[in-house]
Amino acid sequence: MARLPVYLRILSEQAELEVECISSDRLAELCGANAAKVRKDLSYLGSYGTRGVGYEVAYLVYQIRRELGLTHDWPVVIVGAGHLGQALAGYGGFGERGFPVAGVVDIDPAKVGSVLGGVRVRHIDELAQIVQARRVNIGVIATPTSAAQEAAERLVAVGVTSILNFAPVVLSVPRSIEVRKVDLAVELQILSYHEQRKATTGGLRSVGGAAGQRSASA
Amino acid sequence: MARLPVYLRILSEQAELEVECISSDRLAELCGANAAKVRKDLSYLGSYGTRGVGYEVAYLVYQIRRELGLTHDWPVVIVGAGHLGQALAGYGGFGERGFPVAGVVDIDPAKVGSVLGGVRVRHIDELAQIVQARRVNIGVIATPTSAAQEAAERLVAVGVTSILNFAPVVLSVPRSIEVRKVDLAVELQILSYHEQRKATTGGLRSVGGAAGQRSASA
DNA sequence: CATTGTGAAGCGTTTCACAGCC
DNA sequence: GGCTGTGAAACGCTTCACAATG
Repeated sequence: MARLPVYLRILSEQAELEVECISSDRLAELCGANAAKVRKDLSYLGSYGTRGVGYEVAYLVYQIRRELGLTHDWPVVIVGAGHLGQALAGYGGFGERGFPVAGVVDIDPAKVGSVLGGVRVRHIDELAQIVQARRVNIGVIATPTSAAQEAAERLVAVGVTSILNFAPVVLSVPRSIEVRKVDLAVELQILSYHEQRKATTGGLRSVGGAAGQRSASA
Repeated sequence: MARLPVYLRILSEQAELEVECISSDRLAELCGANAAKVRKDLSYLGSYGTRGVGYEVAYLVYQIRRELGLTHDWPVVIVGAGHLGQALAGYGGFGERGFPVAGVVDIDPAKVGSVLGGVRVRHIDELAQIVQARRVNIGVIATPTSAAQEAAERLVAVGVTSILNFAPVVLSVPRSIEVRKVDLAVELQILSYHEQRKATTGGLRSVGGAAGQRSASA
């Protein structure tokens, strides 16, 4: 059900455009997918569309948010105040979408105290305090590869149960911890694979409309 | 075959540790997967392991790099010099892994000229020149959502054929263009989904070893 | 005899097709 | 008439199991 977030975003956009009702066909088009798939996904929510009409946007948004647990904010803590950590903290897109940055921590005393994206960097020893005070469940690892495992262990130790990992390593954590990994270099390598194929297989380029956008999630 | 990059990273690490030979079992363990899957994947490369022994690390690295088109660098151009663009440009992990940043462009004249991560920000009108001069095939979109479609069109217009998109929109581009999307909020929403399930289904927490790390790619 | 390479079974996901409903 | 909801078919990926082999 990794597609629910995508539906949610599109439906939210439609809601702002004051679209009240949407068909599976239209929704599929907007997210570059297939109508049948959309209907299957939504029916899995025990959803309520009206035959011959479509789905009520507002109600769907509500249902999906509920299913995704987005009825309240989920504060996150970012470990690592390097370039990536700074960017994530300053990104803004997190807070808007229900994931306010409760804190940024780093192990390097030289980085502590600087302010980025409105958040002051604190020492990693304050991690436990931040997590407890703000009831943080989600940690983001934006450290260098070599520090990622230790960061994960510290997060787990203070009670974080979900981790978004930007370091290119497989973390070793208890099974109860949910880990998702984003490896930017892997994404580029997949693109390079396709570039290389274009170069070697030569010819038969297809040119067409939109639709079909590979993305994350498994 | 989105797992090849992962194998590559692990094999490269092993090579640095001067491991000359590795079994599918060990490799599977290191990337949190299953031995049979690893063998299937590698056999698809027309691979050469030795029965009873394992795979020669150096040779595998060579083969995978070849398959992924990593025999030479792929310079990339970043569109958007906001927080995310800055972070990506300064990240360093790109260049090291064969994707040097050929340029960063922005539409805002105020941002042009500033230097980040050793790269000077240039105006988007210089995009064509950068792409031609450095033979760039891959573009990275790090603009706000509202500007992403235009960025994509400009990239396509100047000859870029692969796009890594960080903006949460489905881009409309010719089918010949390979697009991959990374949506950070989606990743967090998937984590929140699991958090919410932990909260509601209550109980039966399993605690165990490592293994099993959801990641990107489809 | 440890480990690869692979046919075949298993399983989850996608797509089709159409009955059911508004 | 148009669109949803859903069984059933098709597909692809994962896992099993074992013969082949250095």
